[in-house]
Amino acid sequence: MKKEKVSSAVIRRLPRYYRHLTDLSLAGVVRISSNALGKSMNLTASQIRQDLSCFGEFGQQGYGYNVDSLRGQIAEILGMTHHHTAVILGVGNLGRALMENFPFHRSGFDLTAAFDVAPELIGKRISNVSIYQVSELERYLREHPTSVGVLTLPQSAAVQMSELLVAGGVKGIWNFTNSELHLENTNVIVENVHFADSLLTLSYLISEET
Amino acid sequence: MKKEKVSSAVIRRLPRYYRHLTDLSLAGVVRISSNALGKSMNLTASQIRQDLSCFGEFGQQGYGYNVDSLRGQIAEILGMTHHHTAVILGVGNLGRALMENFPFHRSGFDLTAAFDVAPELIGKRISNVSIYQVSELERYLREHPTSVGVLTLPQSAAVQMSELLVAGGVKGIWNFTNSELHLENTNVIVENVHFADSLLTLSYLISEET
DNA sequence: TAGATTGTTAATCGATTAACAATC
DNA sequence: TAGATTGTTAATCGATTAACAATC
Repeated sequence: MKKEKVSSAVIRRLPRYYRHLTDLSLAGVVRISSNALGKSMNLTASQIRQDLSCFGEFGQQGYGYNVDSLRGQIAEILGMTHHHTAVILGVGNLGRALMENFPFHRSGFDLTAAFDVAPELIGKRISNVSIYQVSELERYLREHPTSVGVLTLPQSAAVQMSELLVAGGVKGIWNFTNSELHLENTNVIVENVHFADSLLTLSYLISEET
Repeated sequence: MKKEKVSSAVIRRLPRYYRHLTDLSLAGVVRISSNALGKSMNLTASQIRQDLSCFGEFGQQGYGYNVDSLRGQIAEILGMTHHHTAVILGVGNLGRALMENFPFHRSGFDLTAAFDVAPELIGKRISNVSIYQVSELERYLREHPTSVGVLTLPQSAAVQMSELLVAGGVKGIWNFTNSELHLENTNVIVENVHFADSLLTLSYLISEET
């Protein structure tokens, strides 16, 4: 039975399911039970079955789940087949790291352009993606509807750029800056990657047990 | 009253408290009530008071919390005053991005060294941190006890390097690779930064509402 | 068929919210 | 003093776990 509103706890687990199923698939595993999957992911079988039941019925009694098929269904649920597009704002080290090393297409995204202010970068291509002047952003978004803007620029420019992205019609912002973006009165989704929060959590956990 | 075991939900909120309190402090705010803080962070006042009560009593009836003092206490709780040290493994784009742009010291960490395999990098310094051959890692850790190893290297090397780090006595691993590290029989903490999980969550959220 | 394993309903557990006496 | 706001106890809500009939 499909649920109305899926809880954020479940949503956050979906990419993990996808990742594990991909590994299993690559390892040649054809079928898996909720019990076995749970063991390898440190979840209970119950929880896995509950989670999946939010979206439909993907298993078969007495058999379990077909790895490739379940993986495909989760890809579908995650919107990986929607041909989302993304642009990067800020081609510093982090922006370049993502352009060169992060496989956007594996998450179903097409990285279509990058923007920066540094004149020496404009016109260059990294991993087959062109870098444009930030002043071109508005026009670009008008001409190329874009799903997601990736913010890998100095914190000082974050808010201003996020407004341009929202005005340009993006659906989501992948925010690597430290700013908390408050996009009131829009339904643009912000997903934050706060490195410092992550490191501080680690700091807590290693400090605790003495 | 201090709690025995603090839930992970609470722990994950601590860095956010710290971040917001830092912003408030920089903005010159001297005192704040749980109610006001809750409003600005999108939490209930109750939750904030509950969270803080896990660690002690930091407020004052009728007044609220002193911003700087609370910020300091949370820094203490997070272990930011423990003079933790970190080394980076892998000076590719991401490793370099962290070295050049991520302020480790602001999270209470001292980044003491970096390691790579590329001969042309060895001996160089980035942001005042020296790059050594990976073969030196074992000896380095013996001579310089280190709190955390940062994995910013190709996935293929992740497991092997994590074992060296564990053998070298680190307390935590900040893992930027896609591998799921299973460090059984150790009490080394792994904190994962899975870019793809984050982007896929965003993908789900922007795909949903149509 | 018998054994395995699902999807789902019910029970439990934990986390968030509400309420309020204590007190600055 | 009166008003504000805490820390904490109790109530509620939601998420995880357990149980089991259905069925491949």
